[in-house]
Amino acid sequence: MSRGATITPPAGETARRAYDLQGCLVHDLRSKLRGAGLRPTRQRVALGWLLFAKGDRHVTAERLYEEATLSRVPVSLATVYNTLHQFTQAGLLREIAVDGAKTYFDTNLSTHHHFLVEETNALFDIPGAQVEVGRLPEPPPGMVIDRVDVVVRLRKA
Amino acid sequence: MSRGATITPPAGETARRAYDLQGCLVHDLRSKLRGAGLRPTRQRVALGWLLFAKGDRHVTAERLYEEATLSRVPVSLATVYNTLHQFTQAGLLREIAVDGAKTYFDTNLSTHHHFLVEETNALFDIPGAQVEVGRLPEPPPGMVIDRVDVVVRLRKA
DNA sequence: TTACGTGCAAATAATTTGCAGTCCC
DNA sequence: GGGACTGCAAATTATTTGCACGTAA
Repeated sequence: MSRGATITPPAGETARRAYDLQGCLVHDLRSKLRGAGLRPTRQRVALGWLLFAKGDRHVTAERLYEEATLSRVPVSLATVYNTLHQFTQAGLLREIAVDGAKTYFDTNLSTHHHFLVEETNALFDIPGAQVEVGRLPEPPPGMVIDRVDVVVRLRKA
Repeated sequence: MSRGATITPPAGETARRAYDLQGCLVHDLRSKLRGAGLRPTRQRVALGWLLFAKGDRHVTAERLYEEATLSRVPVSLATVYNTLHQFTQAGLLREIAVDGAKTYFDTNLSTHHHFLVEETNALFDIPGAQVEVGRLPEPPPGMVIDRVDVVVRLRKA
């Protein structure tokens, strides 16, 4: 069982193109995993699929676990956590710095920043390069700047 | 007992000035608390003292609890958490947005940003106005920008 | 006096870990 | 076949809550 996440060849012209695309993406994913020293197991490919097939996303472990369950991909919550961290280490995901209890993972790897709605803890990308950090501080001796995170906190007008 | 945190008049000219200053700060603190609808109880004043007497600080609840214990101010961890949140609501503290499990509270209320050392999770202020956010994005309709947090992540060179 | 605070211990919430069994190469 | 991966449940860590008692106004 649990082959629900496997791609089945669909009929029709449009669907055919979608299938090729999917096959390509899945292939890419498998390659990436392999390149990062991660075996492309059923669970990892399925979770990767859920993460990367829908464009840029911000997920929590809990949320991804729900989605996997809904998609008939039986994974354990622990595996979701492990996989998210492994993907992050492999450079497929970015962990986002917002406070609040939960950890968010972002599939958008390009340099960009975030809006945070304070009441709901909803998180979304700030489109394009609409934020620019003008001056950067001198890092302390012996340290280098790894990354700059900007969080724009929003509340109702 | 537990009067360890109480201010005892010291001898000497310099010390005398320090005492006046302290008395003043404590008085300010009590007023602030009252203004915010918080009774200036022994615990709140003691914790406020630990927080505000040493200049700008970044503390976690756990750390402040330790300090209080070392200073012979017997408070429970739960009270430390409550107090930190009450102070934050009262505008005496700022909660800082970094990821990682722990929540940091900052006694520096002025607009400023932070360095985060990734391995140790150490946090410190970026001095002065060394960071400038050039362009800010348009907030979505019905929302206003509450605050912008910038975290500059550091790692060893 | 009396409502607001506090301490304690137990409850939650998010995440991690240990280990026995499973699957990919 | 063998080591990497997974699932489960139990362990950790950070924080919150319920409730009896204490204390400032």
